[in-house]
Amino acid sequence: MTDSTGATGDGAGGRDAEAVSRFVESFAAQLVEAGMQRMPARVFAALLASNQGAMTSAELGEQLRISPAGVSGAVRYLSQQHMVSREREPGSRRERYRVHSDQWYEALTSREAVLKRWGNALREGVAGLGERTPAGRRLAETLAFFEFVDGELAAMMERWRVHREKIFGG
Amino acid sequence: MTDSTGATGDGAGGRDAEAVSRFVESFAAQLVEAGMQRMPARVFAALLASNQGAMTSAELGEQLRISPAGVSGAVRYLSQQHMVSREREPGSRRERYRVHSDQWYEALTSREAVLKRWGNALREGVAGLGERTPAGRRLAETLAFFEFVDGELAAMMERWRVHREKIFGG
DNA sequence: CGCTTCTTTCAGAAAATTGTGAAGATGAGG
DNA sequence: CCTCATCTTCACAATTTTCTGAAAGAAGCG
Repeated sequence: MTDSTGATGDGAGGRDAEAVSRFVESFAAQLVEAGMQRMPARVFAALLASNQGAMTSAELGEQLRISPAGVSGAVRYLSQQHMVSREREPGSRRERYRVHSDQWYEALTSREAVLKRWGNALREGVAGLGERTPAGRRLAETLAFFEFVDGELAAMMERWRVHREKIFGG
Repeated sequence: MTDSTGATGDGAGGRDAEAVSRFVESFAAQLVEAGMQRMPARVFAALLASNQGAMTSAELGEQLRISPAGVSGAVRYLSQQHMVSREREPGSRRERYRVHSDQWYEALTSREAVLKRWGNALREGVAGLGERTPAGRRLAETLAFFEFVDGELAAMMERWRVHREKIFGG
């Protein structure tokens, strides 16, 4: 089935498997340090470093030495976070997991959901403690900061798209 | 010793302890979900919700029901992340931990160290996989994105300072 | 100097998280 | 309608993380 010499061109394929693995593990380690779970981090890094930006479950399992269950869990997490998308190649039940550059930048920056929940907690705090109290004012200012950031991020992403086009050409 | 009726005016003090605790726990929960450790998150939220934006170790321990050791560990982490600063009130060995709004916004956004490490991992990846390969190009684009964001964040914080002054008055 | 008060460090118990094998589900193709 | 390939769910074992009590370390104050 899977041609170990790399006819697929995905994953480590025929390439310098050593270099791929070095990158995957070191980048994943950074993601872990930033709070991401280990397995999703490794899967994500592997996809980033894959030739086509997409790999099947089997390829991921083989390259990272993890069980199908592990791949499944990692991928579920990643797609909930909108960091990867899944595609079915027609005619097979094999699923491919793909990282769209654009998509994952968005996911990273548009912590929209996060900002919203933080905002809610802060709003309730202001209400509960009283707008007039020192603590209430502090929370209100923090809330204002998050709302500000939320607005700015959208604009920043727009600038990024322009910037990116200039460099890489859409 | 510590006047349990709240003469200090810090922490929950004479205020609606119920409301304070509700905010602390719910905001801390959000921070935890975003990847922060539980105890630092609770300590930080408690400081945010305190009257003076500062509390002593004993006050934190009492309000959050955690041991001095727990406070110590949490505070060490928070000050490493530049989210709180420590002050000695002269004449006592009591230490006060304070959250400066400005300071912690900076800490939150200037993920400088993080971005730098991610950048390094990506740069090595590009070198290892080859700039000409599809994977190399993908990593290079990701790297460019981080460098872009890094630059933007500084500008954003500057705009925030202006915006904030307008609303809250320096 | 030594007493007292507060903080930090450390080893270990308790709890949470992680990754696996095995069994179950899902759907293409005969 | 059955089979085969694939993915997912679940219960559990192993690891890791978290928090504590106890003891050691600092620093004011007499």
